[in-house]
Amino acid sequence: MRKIRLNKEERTAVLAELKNMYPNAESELNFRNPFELLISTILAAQCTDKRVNQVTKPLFEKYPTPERILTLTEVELGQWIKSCGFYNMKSKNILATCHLLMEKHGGEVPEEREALMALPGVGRKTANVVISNVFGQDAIAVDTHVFRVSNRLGLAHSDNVDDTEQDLMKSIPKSMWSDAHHWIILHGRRICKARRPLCEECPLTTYCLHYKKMST
DNA sequence: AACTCGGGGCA
DNA sequence: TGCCCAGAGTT
Repeated sequence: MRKIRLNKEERTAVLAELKNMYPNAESELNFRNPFELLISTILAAQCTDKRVNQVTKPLFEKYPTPERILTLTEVELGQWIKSCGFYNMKSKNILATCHLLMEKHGGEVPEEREALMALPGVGRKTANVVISNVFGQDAIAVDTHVFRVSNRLGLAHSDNVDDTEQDLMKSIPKSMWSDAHHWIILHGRRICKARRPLCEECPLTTYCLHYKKMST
């Protein structure tokens, strides 16, 4: 049976410190509505969010809705999103998703996990991002940052994404799920990086299993 | 479980 | 040059 390494008080302290470190996490989310978040998150597969933001900003200026996106051909949309990588596949998926939104969901982004995952290019992680960030439902999106950071810090204790999500839902108060997700992602981007984490800048090393391993 | 899609940033 | 990035779909 898995056991989360940090006790409740330690977890509370870690979350408080993360909140202190990333007070503007909410405003750093570069989207204005569920549709923009959905498309941005599809684009984010194996691509940094910085580049996604660079691409989506001008794209949504001209094509802010599914019906507007659908005026583009697959090749045209592919050129818009080229720098995000996998652009042939993503262009096809986004157009198919927009088509489904228009046909089955009245041009809106559905709130149900099943309906979201039925959209081309939307898997479990993307669906969780939309559910937790836009609709405030019960989900924590475990992407590569969340997986790595939460297990290093001891908010989770697992070697796979599914169990990590379960751990996080147990170890973080529900009211903080959405915020904690953003804090952890920002921490993973800026400090707790995969390859060369900036542990000397991190105030959480006393809790961190990775730091303990590195320093012994 | 392994493989494919992929351009761009960074060391 | 080589490694890596808010993954998903297919076999």
